[in-house]
Parts: sequence; C-alpha cells; structure tokens
Amino acid sequence: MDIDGPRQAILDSAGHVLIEGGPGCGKTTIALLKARQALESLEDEQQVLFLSFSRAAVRQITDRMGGLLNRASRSKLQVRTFHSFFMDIVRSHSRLLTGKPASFIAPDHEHQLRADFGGSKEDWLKECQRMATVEGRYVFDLLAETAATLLESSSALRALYSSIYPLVIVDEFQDTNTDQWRAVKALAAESTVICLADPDQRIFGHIPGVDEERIAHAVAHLAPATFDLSQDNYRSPEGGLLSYANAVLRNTVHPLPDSVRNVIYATRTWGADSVEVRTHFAIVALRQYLEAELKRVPTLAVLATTNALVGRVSETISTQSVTVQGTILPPVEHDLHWDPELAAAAGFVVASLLEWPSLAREEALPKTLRAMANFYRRKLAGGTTGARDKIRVIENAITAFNADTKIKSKSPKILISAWEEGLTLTGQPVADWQIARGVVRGSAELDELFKQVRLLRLFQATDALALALTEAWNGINAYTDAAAAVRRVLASDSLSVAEQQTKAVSLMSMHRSKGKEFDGVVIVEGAFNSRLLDNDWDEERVRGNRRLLRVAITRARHMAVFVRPDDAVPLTP
DNA sequence: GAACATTCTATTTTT
DNA sequence: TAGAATGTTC
Repeated sequence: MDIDGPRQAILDSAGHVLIEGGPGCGKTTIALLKARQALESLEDEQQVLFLSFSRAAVRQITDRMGGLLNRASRSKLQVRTFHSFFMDIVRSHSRLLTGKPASFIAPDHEHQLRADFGGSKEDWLKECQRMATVEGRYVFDLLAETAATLLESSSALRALYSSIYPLVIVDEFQDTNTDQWRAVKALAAESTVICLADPDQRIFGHIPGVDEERIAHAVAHLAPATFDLSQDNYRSPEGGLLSYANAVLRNTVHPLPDSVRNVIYATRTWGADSVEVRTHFAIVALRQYLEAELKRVPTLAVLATTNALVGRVSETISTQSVTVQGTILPPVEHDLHWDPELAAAAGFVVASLLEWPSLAREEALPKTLRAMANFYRRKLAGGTTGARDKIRVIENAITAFNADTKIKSKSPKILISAWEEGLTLTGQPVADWQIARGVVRGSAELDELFKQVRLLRLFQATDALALALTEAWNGINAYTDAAAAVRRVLASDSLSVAEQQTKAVSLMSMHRSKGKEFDGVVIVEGAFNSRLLDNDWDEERVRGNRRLLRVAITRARHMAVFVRPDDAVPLTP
C-alpha cells in the first residue's frame, strides 16, 4: 500500500481518529500501521487494543498483521472480540457491583435455561438481570452492559485500562451497540480512540442498541480527525465490482460489468430447475471459470439472506444433481457456516441409540425420547413456537411409557418397535452411526432429525466422533455412555469452522460474510422467502437490503454470480 | 389428544 | 419451501 496524503495525515494525527471508507479501501491496514507506529513509544506493560465483533474477524486481522508487524510488535497488539474484552473486565471487577465473584452462562446453557424458564422475552431479560445482580451469573448478552457500567462508574478502573491501553482501535464502528459505545466512550477519556467505519455497511440495525446515528455520536463526542478513504479499492480494482455494488446501493444506473453474471430460474418449477440445482450449477460453472482464469483453486462463497436457504443449498450440493438439460453436477465439498447446535442436538438422539443394546428397555427408550425432546427445546429457543407442542407430545409419551399405558404419538411408537426388533452394532463407529441414524426415519419428526444429523458431516465432526466412539465401544454390542462421549466432541470447539482450515467453497448468510473476501461469490435469491428486493417492501427495508447486497457483492475479488427467480426485481434501474 | 389436511405467510445475529 | 395457524378426523 502507498502511504498517500490522507494516510500520512492519519499516521501524523495525535488525537482521536475516525476513518471512513468502503470495502477493500484499506482501513484495517492503515489502522495496523498506525498501531505499529504507536507501539514504538509504549512502555513495557502497555499495549494497543484492537476490538472487533467476531472471532472470524479477529482471525482475519491477526492474519493481516503477519505481513506488517514483527514478532515483538505483534505480541503488544491485542486483537480481541468485544465479548472477550468485556468478559475479562467483568470477571476481574464485577465484585464492585455485586460483591460476588462472576461466573458466566454459555449460550447453549442459556438456551436450555431459557426453554425451561418459559415466560415472555421481557420476563427472561428480567431473570437474566436477576441472575447477574443476585447470583453474579452473567449471560453473554449482559457482558457489554456490565463492563460499560463498571468503566463509567469507576474512575480508577478507567484510569487502569487507559494506562494499559493508551490506543484503542474499534473495527466496524457503525455497528457498535449502545453498551459497546458507552465502554469505548469511557476509555476515550484518557486513551486515544481510532474508529473504523463504513456507514453503508450498517447491516445489523435490527439488533437492539445498534443506532443509525452512531457515527454522528462519535463525531459529536470525540471530535475526531476524520478521514475518508472511500475512493480507494484494493480488493477488486479491475472488475468494476465496487462501482456496481455502489450503484446497487444507491439504485443508480450502471451497466452490468463482465464480472457480474445472472443465472435465472423459473419461479414455479421444482426439481431440475429449482433454485438449489441452479445454484449448484452456478457454483460448478464459476469454479471452473475462475480456476482457468487464476490458474489455481479459487475460493468461493455462496451467500443468501436467510440461513434456511443456505441450508437447502448445502443439502442439494452435497449430492450429485442433474440439471434440466441433463448435465450431471458432481457433489461440491464445502463448509457450512451456521449454528451447529441444532444438528448437535439431533446427534445426541442418534448417540443415545448407540447405547441401546447394553441398556434395559425402561432405561433406553426414555433416554432417547428425552434427547428428542431436547432437540425440540433447542428449536423452541431458536424461535420455532410450534416446537412447544412437539415437546409436550414427547413428554406425554415418556409418561405413558413409564406408566405402561398406551402411547398415541407416532415417533415414539416407531422408536419402540425399533427397540423390539433390536439393534445390531459392529464396533465400527462410522457404520454403526449410520445404522443408528437409519432408525431415525418414518415420521415427520424423525425425518426432520435425520436431516439435521446429516449436517454434522459438514461441521467436520465425523473424525472426532469416530474417535470418541471407538473409545466408548464396550467390546461386545454397544457404546457405553455414547451420548456423553458425543456431547464432549460436539461441545468442544471442534465444530466451529472458524478455527479450521477453510474449504474452497463456503456457504453462509450475507450477514456472516461481512469482513471476509473470496475470489468469487454466488448470491442466491429465493422465490418464496429470501428475496433480495421486493416491490412490496417499505423504503427502510429496501435501503437495508441494498446495503446488505453491497456487502455481499464486494466480498468478491473477481466475480459475482446471481441466481435469481424469473420475477426478480432489477437491482439497478 | 394426536395425526393429517388446508390455507396463509414470508429477515438478518455475534459471543 | 418451511412454518404457523386452523380445522377435521380418528
């Protein structure tokens, strides 16, 4: 990167700084250079703090750091998520507020507690507050608020953190929520703050506390030196992708550049011409094209507005597809970036089956049914209200089973007759897993479980699972405590794709793609939901989706392919 | 009380 | 297409 006029001015400025600019303009790079410069004048115990939102973003920044900073500098630059920074503050100082040592409630545990608690959203928030103040137990959502309150209420604490971190860099500043901003503001009293922002990448406005006016707040409160790098583009300088993305954002006329292609499907057809198969086709074609252009294996992202559509595409491209013209599309190996908890919950049901041969009927079946009820608890926590009925039905079945009265519902009946038939396991984990998985079929509920369990493969869990199960094999006919063994594997970080080497093809929601980049992206639009634009939407929602589209298009370095229904609304006039 | 059939509707999320 | 809401049948 050239250090031009504005960049030199950033390096020379002494007070708070606001750097604005679009995707690929080099905000992060100049911030890292600024950090490198600041590090030279720091005392031994002082560090530079770089705050971002997700672990994926932290990793991205850390990777970038490698080329710019030497080892000594890197160790003095703390790149962290807001959550981990706030968690440290709460852990170390929350006694000031509650007089109790702090402990934390992890998200999956919170889901469980939430499902057991029942009650409305407001009641649950009150309960979280109560757990925090009375018991010193914090759900993750309360970390920012608590840390901000601590920093605001204790000048000694502010002084302490500002002395350790004289320079604080805040990434994606436009999406900070009220509490994150309160904490930053408190630190800004004595530390220098650098905000990196792009108002047009504000795509989390729907989250409570995220405010359209955030950048204006910062300007009013910090009076920062402001720099605009929006003219620069280091990501896709030749392809016209950024200028097309900006035209989509502003709804202005723009010719379709060569680096943007459209694939159209018929709204009312299924099977060979469905969105999923057309997307499969687009992925294969784009991969082939870019591989020839770049002479290497390209990285691709498949993006949609909803996780549901992303999941459907994942399922389709996992197996061979046949297009309407009869072209055979091979399965595409890929990473699926989304919450694996539901798949894990389904996995526990299959795991419980692996214990069957060594357990008594009275023990085995309730265990499996409870695992099934837990699967629906997880769904309930995710917002599917219909899951409540399913849980009730399963619990009724457990009661009836224990009382030896007639069971009415279908899924428990299927499981019971599967038990009667007996399950023959071999000691080979992979084969046995498939045998057990095969039992989970035949009713709407079991089929749904089966679908979810299949997704576990996409979280790269199979190797770890097989290993854990090998150890759990009792040498005769069953896996001892298989459910617990599987739980250990799935609960460990082995499922978080972020930690692993990424595959060439990644599937995720557009929101998740923020801050990442790929050689090519496939942007998928659904026919019934997951629309990119819709004439029925109000202006606010259209503006929001145009920002989201700009983020999605600019993830690509070389090419973006749209898969859209034939009645799609044009992106530019 | 549970299953099945019918009709209507349709964001986004990190730790 | 999936999910929710509602109605009908056993």
